[in-house]
Amino acid sequence: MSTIKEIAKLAGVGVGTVSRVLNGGQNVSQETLEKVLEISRKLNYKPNKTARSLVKGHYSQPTIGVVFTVAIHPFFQEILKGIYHGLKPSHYNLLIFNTGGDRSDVFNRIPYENLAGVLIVSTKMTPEEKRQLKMNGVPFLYLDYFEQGENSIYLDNFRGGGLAAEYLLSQQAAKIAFVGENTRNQQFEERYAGFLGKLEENGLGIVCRKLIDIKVDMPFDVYEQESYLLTKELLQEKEIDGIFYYCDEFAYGGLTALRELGRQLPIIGYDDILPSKYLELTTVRQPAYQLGLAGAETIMELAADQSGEVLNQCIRPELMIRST
Amino acid sequence: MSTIKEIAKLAGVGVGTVSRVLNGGQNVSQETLEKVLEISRKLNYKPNKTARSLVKGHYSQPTIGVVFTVAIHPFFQEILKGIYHGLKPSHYNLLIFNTGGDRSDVFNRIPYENLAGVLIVSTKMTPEEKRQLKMNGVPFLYLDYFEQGENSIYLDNFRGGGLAAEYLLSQQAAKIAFVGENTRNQQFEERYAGFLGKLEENGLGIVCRKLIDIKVDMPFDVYEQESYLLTKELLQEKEIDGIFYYCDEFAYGGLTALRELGRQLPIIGYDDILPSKYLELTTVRQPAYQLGLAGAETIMELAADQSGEVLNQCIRPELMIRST
DNA sequence: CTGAAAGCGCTTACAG
DNA sequence: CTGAAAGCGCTTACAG
Repeated sequence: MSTIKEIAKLAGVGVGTVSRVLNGGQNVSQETLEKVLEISRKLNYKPNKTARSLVKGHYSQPTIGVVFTVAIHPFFQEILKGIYHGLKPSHYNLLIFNTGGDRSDVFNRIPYENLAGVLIVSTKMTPEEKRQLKMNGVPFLYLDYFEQGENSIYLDNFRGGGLAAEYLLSQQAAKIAFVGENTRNQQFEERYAGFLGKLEENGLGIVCRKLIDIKVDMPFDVYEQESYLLTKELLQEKEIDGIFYYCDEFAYGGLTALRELGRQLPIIGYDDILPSKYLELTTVRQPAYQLGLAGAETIMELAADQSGEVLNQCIRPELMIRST
Repeated sequence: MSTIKEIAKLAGVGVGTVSRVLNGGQNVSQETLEKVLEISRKLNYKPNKTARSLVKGHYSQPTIGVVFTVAIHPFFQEILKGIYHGLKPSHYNLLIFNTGGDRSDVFNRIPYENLAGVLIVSTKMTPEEKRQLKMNGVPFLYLDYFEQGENSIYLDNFRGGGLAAEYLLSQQAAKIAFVGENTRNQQFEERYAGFLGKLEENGLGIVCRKLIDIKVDMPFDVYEQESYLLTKELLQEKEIDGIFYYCDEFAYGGLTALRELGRQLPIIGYDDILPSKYLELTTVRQPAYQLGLAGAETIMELAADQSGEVLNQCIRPELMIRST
């Protein structure tokens, strides 16, 4: 990065003059103006906004960062809305990061973004990532993820899986299938364990299990389509009288398959994103908005006072019985 | 705002010592540590991150701000997703503002946030707001709003309204109603004019018009419910054979009313937000994602080179014929 | 029109 | 353990 000083030296003028040129060129001769402009262009000069705001006294508001791992899904949008509303009454700014494929790209710069705090959504940080934040005094809080010894607000996925099982059982289902994804994260493990556990309590198990390959940033529709195909496969292969879909969009595909096959059996999704209400899908509601809201409030506390006590909060999902 | 210097003076120590205390307290006697800490607490000292990053050389990435006026609606979320993806390949950060009720609150601080550029979504800026940005050299771009002489990417609402009319006409509707909102913004005026214009071309007009009171940050469901009630009213008052809803959520309420009344007539919404596909709602699709994407790319250009040429782009809506 | 200087608020060797 | 000083990159009176 070139500075005003280098330009000044090359142009043979003082830094004050360079500054004047760069700020509109008042009180500068045409000749020096052109010379300075040319050199700064040649050096590809970019003014340092940090230095500028220090002298101007134009400080930006303190900022809370939010890190998501995948492109914006309705579930995350709902969390974001909650965070947004939680932060709104305060003076905090909201900065959004999305790791997408390459997470180091994001995590490497976060410690240097001068954040007052950061919310990490649905993903585990590596020890190195945590160390970086701690070293720079940036408090963080997990959302939708639990880790021993760290601040977190998480959803009770075990319980959620249990609720799904209870619902299917209440509908007299006994030959139950599961349509999920092939990623092994905390949310999946817990939800699956809770579901299976409840079935086993009742002397049952999962008759058939289909997993969808998840790729980062795949559009919504693709999963729905995949699930549609798997559901058809499922129903052709086995005798099934109830299906638990790992998330609502999978259930949407299932709904289409069921309709096409003229089959009627209880199914349940997970999340309760916007379309589910309209499709009358029975599902396990994750209070995403509430999660975001609580997250915003908690990270503000952490930003204000790093007393060091670890904060944990568990939010329980809720069964939404509709007509599937 | 108190500074390290004041603390130093009050504590009777040098600024370097204060700095050491505030950064973990290495190499400081217990006594001075406590003294400094107490004073800084008393003054409610907050370190100036700008100064800190200047000396540390920890600069945050350049940032693009986005200003929305209302709490996050699916339409805006889709725009945001587009902006997000457009910015992703670059190094730009994304900062979100929502004016909510009090816009001056947001606009007053935006010029001082050291933004590389700002996207203003669906609202007109006052001359003073524009002046503030221009004075601080912050380029801006309207999204979903057109203003002569300013950079903007806008949606062709006139054309969209026309498409809605054409659809209803194609369904042989002749006694047409309109359910809208009682705000008078550019989007409304254009859309309405386009709709009415097309009807008049065919020797028709609007038989009945109902407007819903919009309040900032009202939840989604409320509008749906309002529209449900108005639709019932409408159908009881007049003979109607086609309805244009100003936006999809109004149409959802209409759909419910129609179903309850056992009526079958062509209706069309506007936006094509996520649930519309599932409800099989015919609607005018606003390419929100595309708008956001183009917005991100354009604001980056503006941030890189303020040549001064005004950029304008018009995005056309698209008729999505489904089963209503 | 121009340069030297002071200063924004902080950190960090350095000498004591 | 501590203070004085230099410096981060810029802006802005001030004197010429």
